[in-house]
Amino acid sequence: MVQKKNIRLTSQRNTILNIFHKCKERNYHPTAEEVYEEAKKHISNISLGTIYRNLNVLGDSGYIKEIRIKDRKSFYDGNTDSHFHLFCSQCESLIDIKEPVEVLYNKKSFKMDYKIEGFLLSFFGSCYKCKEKEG
Amino acid sequence: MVQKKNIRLTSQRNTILNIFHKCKERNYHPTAEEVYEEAKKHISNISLGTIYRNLNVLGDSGYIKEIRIKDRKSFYDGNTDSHFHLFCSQCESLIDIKEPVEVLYNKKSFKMDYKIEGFLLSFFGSCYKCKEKEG
DNA sequence: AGCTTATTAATAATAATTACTATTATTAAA
DNA sequence: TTTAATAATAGTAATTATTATTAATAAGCT
Repeated sequence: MVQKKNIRLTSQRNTILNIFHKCKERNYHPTAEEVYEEAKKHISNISLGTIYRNLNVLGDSGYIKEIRIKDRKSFYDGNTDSHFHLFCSQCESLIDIKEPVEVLYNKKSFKMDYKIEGFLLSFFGSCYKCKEKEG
Repeated sequence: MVQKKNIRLTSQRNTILNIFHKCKERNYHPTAEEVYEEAKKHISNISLGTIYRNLNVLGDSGYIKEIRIKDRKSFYDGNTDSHFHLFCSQCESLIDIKEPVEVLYNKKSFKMDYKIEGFLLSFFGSCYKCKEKEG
């Protein structure tokens, strides 16, 4: 029998969760490095490896979402509700899009504060081959 | 005056374009490494750096699109028309989604061959702050 | 053909992320 | 409340995808 690893509530993990709680309020999407810098204010000798490990753990548990857009580094989002993002090509920040998906249909209503140049929609799940296999 | 750099048609560049032509027909989204392996069949001593440089050049020119989903490596897509992708969490491949965007509204019509577990919609452009600045 | 310069192969460097390891801390059980 | 088991951590080394460097080569004018 596969024993499920139980997840312990450590001060490091708690600190990271609190950071995401604040970021969620502000619709901010920090990078791993930014989470690290913020966490150091509370636990001065916290390790960057701890940040990464927990970002993955929290991601797997559904607490946060990883968003990979450009360049090499990921953003992380404490808001796991379905919503959209705009990656600004000038300041290279990631902001939330509040408008509903109808904007994709009606271009007029999509003429908003932002300037949209393109988009990328990706689904996650299983392809037909793998869905077949698992039955 | 800024002199626009003219893009030369080299055998390397031609080879890469041909690879993407084939991949586009098959709706396949190669990684840089895969483009490299395929290109080596035609130019045995082609350099991986050449692949990366040209993936960027071709991306900037609008010939291909970079798709960054999971892990660290990017997929590249020779089909630059607006369309969607499914990243299979089991075989870790990227496949095209043919269904139109209505699927986002009507969950019933979205019960297809795939098993969808989540999605990520990202726009590219300028945020309100940067749009203000540029006037 | 000759000139200019973009492009290349080869390789080194960079940067984000992961792996490793000895030590510490948390949880569950006695 | 000790104890035992093991998950998590700090510190550090290793990995991996991608980019930068550079001397040599080759496109594409004129």
